[in-house]
Amino acid sequence: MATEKRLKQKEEVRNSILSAAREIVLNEGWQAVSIRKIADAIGYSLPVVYTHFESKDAILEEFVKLGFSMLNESIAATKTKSAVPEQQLRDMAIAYFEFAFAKREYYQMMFGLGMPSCERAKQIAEIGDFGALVVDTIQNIHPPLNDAEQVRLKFHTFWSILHGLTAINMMNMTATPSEMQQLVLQDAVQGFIKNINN
Amino acid sequence: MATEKRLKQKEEVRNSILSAAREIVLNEGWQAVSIRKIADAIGYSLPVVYTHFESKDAILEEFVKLGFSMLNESIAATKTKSAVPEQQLRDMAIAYFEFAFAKREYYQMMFGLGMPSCERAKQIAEIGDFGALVVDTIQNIHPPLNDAEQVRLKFHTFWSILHGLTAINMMNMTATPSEMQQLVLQDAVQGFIKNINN
DNA sequence: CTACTTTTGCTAACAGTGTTAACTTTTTAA
DNA sequence: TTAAAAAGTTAACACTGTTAGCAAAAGTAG
Repeated sequence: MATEKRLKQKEEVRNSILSAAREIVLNEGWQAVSIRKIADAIGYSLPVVYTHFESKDAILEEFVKLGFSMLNESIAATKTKSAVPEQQLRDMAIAYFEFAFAKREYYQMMFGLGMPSCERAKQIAEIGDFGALVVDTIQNIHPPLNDAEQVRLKFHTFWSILHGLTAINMMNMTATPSEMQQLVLQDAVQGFIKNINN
Repeated sequence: MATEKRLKQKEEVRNSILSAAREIVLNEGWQAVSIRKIADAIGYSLPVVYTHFESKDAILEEFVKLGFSMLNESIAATKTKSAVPEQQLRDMAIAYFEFAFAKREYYQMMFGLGMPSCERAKQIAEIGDFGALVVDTIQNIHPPLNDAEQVRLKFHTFWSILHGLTAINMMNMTATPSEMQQLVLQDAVQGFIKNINN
């Protein structure tokens, strides 16, 4: 059976498309990604790309998933560093922040780009995984919150604080010096934790 | 002197460009704005648009300014409804939230689009005005914060919380029902206010 | 080994995009 | 009336995502 080999080869081309796209994303930003550039980089003609991905958006969506995977990995690793939920939240917040700026281009694809296409957001499993990680931590806080709905509200708040700080920072919209940004983060997270039980 | 009349006419064309662009933004979203559509709508040929605006981005930037103007107006009006700074902050937060969803397309141009082009952010006066409004309120809280730097940190935090909640909501990334979103906002702002003095 | 079918990849085109160069018409001023 | 300046035009350049139609290669069956 040669179908096996063909499938493997197909997977290889698919991967080379993604890695060519990644190269462009990292060097020129996600806005510079174009199907023609990718086709050039992988040594194939234009329509070949379309036999592996339905559209350009489908390629970019792959990076959203990949970004959340990396974020989740980092968050999960951070979580094990302490057994105290409050400390876990603080550590996870820092990890989130550091990921956003270390993988800036990924983060922008995960959120900046995300604004227009938001219907599929809930269908990306990796985003749900991120939620599960944080929700689990919040649930372990003592005294425990009343119901699951309240936990979800707190998760929503927590994520919003993190993303808000990240986005406002990335846009350089406030004149806050970079050495103070960690302080702002800790300040906001501390306020969140303090207020978590009412 | 007919130069007066010509200047007035030029201003009219400029305004008609902006209002044509606004029409497209409101009906089809900001991503659908194109110079050709604008030229068509105003009854002129393509390059005429370029005699009034340097680029497409310059046109979109006009909406960022306009968006912040509207936001500032609403925030400033809200501010007068109470004399207590803490209550002012709560009201301003709600006004911010309501603006974001009432003028969704504007908000997305102010932030979603903003991510890529961020160098000019500090050069837009309207953004500074927004900061001044909030900073002033934070400064009036008793007991007053130690130094101006700390006030800026708190402003940064406050804005981040607001934008974070807005963005996460707009993307429908959490499954929080809409009637709960106001609760999340109040919860987060309450946490911020509680934590403001340490 | 030939003949047929399927897959694979190509060129070329369509319908857009932002932007600009070059030319024509109109208006203004001397 | 004529020369200079302004306004507006068409046409093109260099891109973009996407797809239709065709040629070549590879696999399969007789």
